[in-house]
Amino acid sequence: MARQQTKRNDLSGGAPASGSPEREASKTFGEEAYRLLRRDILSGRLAPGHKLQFRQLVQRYDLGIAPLREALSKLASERLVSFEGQRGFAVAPISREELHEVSNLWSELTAAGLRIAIAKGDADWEADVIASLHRLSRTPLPASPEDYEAIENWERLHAQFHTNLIACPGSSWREHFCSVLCDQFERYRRAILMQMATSAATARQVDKEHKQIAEAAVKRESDRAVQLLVDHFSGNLAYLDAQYDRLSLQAHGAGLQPKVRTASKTKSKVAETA
Amino acid sequence: MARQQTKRNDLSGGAPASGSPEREASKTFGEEAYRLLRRDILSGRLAPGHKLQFRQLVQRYDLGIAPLREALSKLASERLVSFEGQRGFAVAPISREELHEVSNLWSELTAAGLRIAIAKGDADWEADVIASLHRLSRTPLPASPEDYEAIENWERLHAQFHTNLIACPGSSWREHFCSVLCDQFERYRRAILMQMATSAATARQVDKEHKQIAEAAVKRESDRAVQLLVDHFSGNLAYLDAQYDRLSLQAHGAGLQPKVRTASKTKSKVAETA
DNA sequence: ATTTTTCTTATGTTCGAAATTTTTGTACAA
DNA sequence: TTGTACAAAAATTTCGAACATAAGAAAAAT
Repeated sequence: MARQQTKRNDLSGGAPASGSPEREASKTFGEEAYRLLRRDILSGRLAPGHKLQFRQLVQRYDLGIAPLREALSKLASERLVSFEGQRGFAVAPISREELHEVSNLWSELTAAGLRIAIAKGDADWEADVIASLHRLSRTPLPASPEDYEAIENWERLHAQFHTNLIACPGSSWREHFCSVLCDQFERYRRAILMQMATSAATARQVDKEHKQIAEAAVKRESDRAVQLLVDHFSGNLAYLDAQYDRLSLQAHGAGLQPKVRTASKTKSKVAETA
Repeated sequence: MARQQTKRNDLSGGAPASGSPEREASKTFGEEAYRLLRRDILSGRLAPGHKLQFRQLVQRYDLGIAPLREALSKLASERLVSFEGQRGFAVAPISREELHEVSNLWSELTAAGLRIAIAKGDADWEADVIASLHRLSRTPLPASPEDYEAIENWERLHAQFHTNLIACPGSSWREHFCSVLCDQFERYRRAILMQMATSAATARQVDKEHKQIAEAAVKRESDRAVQLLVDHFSGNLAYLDAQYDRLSLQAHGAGLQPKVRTASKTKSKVAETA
């Protein structure tokens, strides 16, 4: 059954790391469920299209229906899971079209945000950009696509860098939307890179591009920084798009059993007269 | 207490209006709760900052905690309500800064979307733009700020017009974000107009501006259409900003009175400390 | 043989209560 | 008067069961 409510501790899942302010523990099971489900969707442990049934989720995560439902509802609002009333949740499907749309819109929003941040950012903004760039550069993307933990650490730093780039007062909505799109893009990136040889994954020199963007930004060279940023996005997109076909849409082994091998032979015509 | 689960009908709240495909009834209580809460927040029936406690919500809407919680969770993702773990929900506060941010970002996203739609839109897009403009123009903004139903009808058509303007394949994320911002802006607009004399509310000739935008759009005059659109947004913003101070942040009278007139006065003892 | 109907099973939804946390109120001490 | 400790009250969160719907299978009918 579900984890008893009695012990509300040990939810963090990792060492609190005394010095760093990161990794706050979840306050509620709902937040914990959100964290775990999001992690498993972004990593591909839960494959696109996979039906998310409460019975299985309760077993998998040792949580009750209520917190799981809350987490799924939140993930649905970020379009990481799809939802249809009375018919439940599923991991959101992926498509080449959406990959393009997400990348392009994220690029558009980030580019405009960067221009604003360069115009209005203060010394703290500069410091945050440089600091997060440094942390990111010191954390190479792990070669093994199986090393989930290391990848997730890199992704966290990567997202933080992009956030800091555009962070400035009065941009909370833009930051919010960019954060959602960043998550979306992460799922595509990881799904595609997972299918590739380890060396190929580091072929593009994203580190160098990040560095150039950050330097142009703190030097207040708006046009150059934005141009580098847009090129960064389009380069990423072209690279992933070229590899998109390799995606095997089968469910990963670690995940739940793929029950979808039934050939749907029925087209129910409902003559419903309320 | 809460409405019994037995009868799953009569949720629509309005006549299905045989000819029109609008107004689908809610399939679940969760959707119903979302519809009602959203309506009451956008209209100001629930004032910004108001604490949303389950006990009161259950009484007010005659729904159980589970569907209410689901609705609040969704509204929180759209930032119409704020949420803090273990401390509950509240109607999101408003601020002049956010009004500007919402308006400007909505303008930015819509402008770029309009340019794309003009470049890629087909005859159906044109037809939808013209049709929704027509419907909107035939529905004048009601003079009385108390006529919630008429206002909500106008708002629906207004949102549909803005949606159709940028609707094109491959824009679902943009449409989604614009829809969220449109809701946000609606709340500000209604909160401010509510404080004004009836005549002043129609001072700006938004109808005319909508018409000009739509005409330029279907004539494929990108630059002109986008310029008109941006001016439309900045005009609206300036107008509302000038009136922002009139906002009385006190809770509206309609506040938390139980609108359900069921005679069950078993415990009418409601601690009205607000 | 195909469609429709009916029944059974599986799954999502919602309720009422229990468990946990936060807030409030009060007594006591510095 | 201010601050702290602690008990009581209120609110949120979560569970387990009951309810309602959807999906699937079997039976009946055209």
